[in-house]
Amino acid sequence: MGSVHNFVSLPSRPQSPSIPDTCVNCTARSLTICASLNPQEQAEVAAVATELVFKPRQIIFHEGDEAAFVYNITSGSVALSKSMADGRRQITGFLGPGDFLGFNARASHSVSAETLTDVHVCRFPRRAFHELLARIPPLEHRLLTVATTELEAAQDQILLLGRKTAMERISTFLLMQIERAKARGGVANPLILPMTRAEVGDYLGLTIETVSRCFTKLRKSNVISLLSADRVCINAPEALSALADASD
Amino acid sequence: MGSVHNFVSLPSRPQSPSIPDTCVNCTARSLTICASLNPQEQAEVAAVATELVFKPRQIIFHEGDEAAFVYNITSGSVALSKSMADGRRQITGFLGPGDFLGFNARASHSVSAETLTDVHVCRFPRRAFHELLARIPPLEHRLLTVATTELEAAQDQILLLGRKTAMERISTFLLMQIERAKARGGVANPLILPMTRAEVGDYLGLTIETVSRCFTKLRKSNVISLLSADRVCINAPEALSALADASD
DNA sequence: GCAAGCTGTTGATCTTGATCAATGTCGGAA
DNA sequence: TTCCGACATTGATCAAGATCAACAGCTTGC
Repeated sequence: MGSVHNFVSLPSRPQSPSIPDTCVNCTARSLTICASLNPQEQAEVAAVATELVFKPRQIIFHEGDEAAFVYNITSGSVALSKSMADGRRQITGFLGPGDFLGFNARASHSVSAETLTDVHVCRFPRRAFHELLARIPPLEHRLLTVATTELEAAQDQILLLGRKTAMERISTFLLMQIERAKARGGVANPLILPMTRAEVGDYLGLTIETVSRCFTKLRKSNVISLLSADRVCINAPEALSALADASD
Repeated sequence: MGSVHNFVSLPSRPQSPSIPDTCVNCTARSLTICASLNPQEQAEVAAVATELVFKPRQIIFHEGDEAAFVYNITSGSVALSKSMADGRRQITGFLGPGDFLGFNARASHSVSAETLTDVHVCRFPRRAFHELLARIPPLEHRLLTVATTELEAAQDQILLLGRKTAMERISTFLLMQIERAKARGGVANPLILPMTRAEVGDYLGLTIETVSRCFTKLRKSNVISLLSADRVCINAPEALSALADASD
């Protein structure tokens, strides 16, 4: 993956190792934990990182697996899920570039992580990562902000699953995907959905059929158009907001 | 609330202020963030804290309010909730002694907090608390662990709301309450529920009637007995586990 | 080209839990 | 004590969404 050093380290400053090419070229750099670190700290983090590539529909780790690594997504989409003994599945979140993955309080993963697309990640050994956290306060600070933000998103999802109707869930979901695309600087219209109907259903606590029927209803009322199953034109975002319930 | 100093500070060590009586006598001390701090740090934290007392059914803060303070519960129970415009409500969690409250990434509260019982809290101005976080790494570390643990609990709740049946939800809930009572060193049998059926319903995404019917069914099958509406004897915890689905 | 296999859509029917409606129970106040 | 009001329970009915079933539209491989 290219040379590790792209300039000569000064022997008198061994505490300033260089930042690898893969980091310098990292397209997600401004989104990841690296954004909150100075060059010295970035180098320390990079020193324990391994870059990995996954194909679509690959398992990064399983629920219950020993949490030996933590990951940072640099490109692509990942679904987190929990399953029950009889096969019922709940997707707890869709992640993308910059998102953190596999950081647990316990020693085992509480969810499974599966790729939806081609995915690039930075992988850190858990032990080494925790040492970095202890040594680099801005890293811990950033992670606390990330965890708190995710907790707020989880509370929104809990409201959605506990109290919203199927149409409200689908509308909320589409709005969420639009916001996400915008936040990443991507195209929000047409919206590209990297997940299948089954995955949308498993995320929203609905069946494939109900998801499909809601899409059809939105299409027939001209709120959206479907260029294909995974390419959605948003014709009336304000109608979506109303359907999602503009309560909070 | 009593004298602030219970011994004479040494003028030569102004960096070691004393710990107030209210902290020394705090019954939740081993459960709170204080447990991870040394005396010097505890004193720093105590210096910006205010002790507050609430009666049952009082609002500590509302969803959307400016997040001017963060709180740590020292005794009693609190419900966190989100509401929709038409009044539908979802309780996102029940908190107790040692739990943290109102710590947000954003400037406004993402949930409302209402007391279920008499409640004592330590309140910290948000600004001062963030300064403490920056100055005391173990505090930030502890908070990261707390946030990560809560995130895992939220994922369990998301699975429950998205995929479990009413009976599975109630069984899971009872098991959860048993674990919580045990973790706090309290009595797990009979289990004391500080919340009403309506609140259980709003937590589990069910109606009052469905909650009541499930309790009745569990009682008629001798899995539980009801000493009163809020005092539950657990006769067959293993049956509860089976009903909750022993998947994960 | 054509069959096989996905994924998605649509329709018919069924079931779980919501809704509507009494009724029961308990605790506090007069 | 009795009354009142809040909370809980129980029953009857309803409807949203699940389930079961068929089929359409594509891609893929032969």
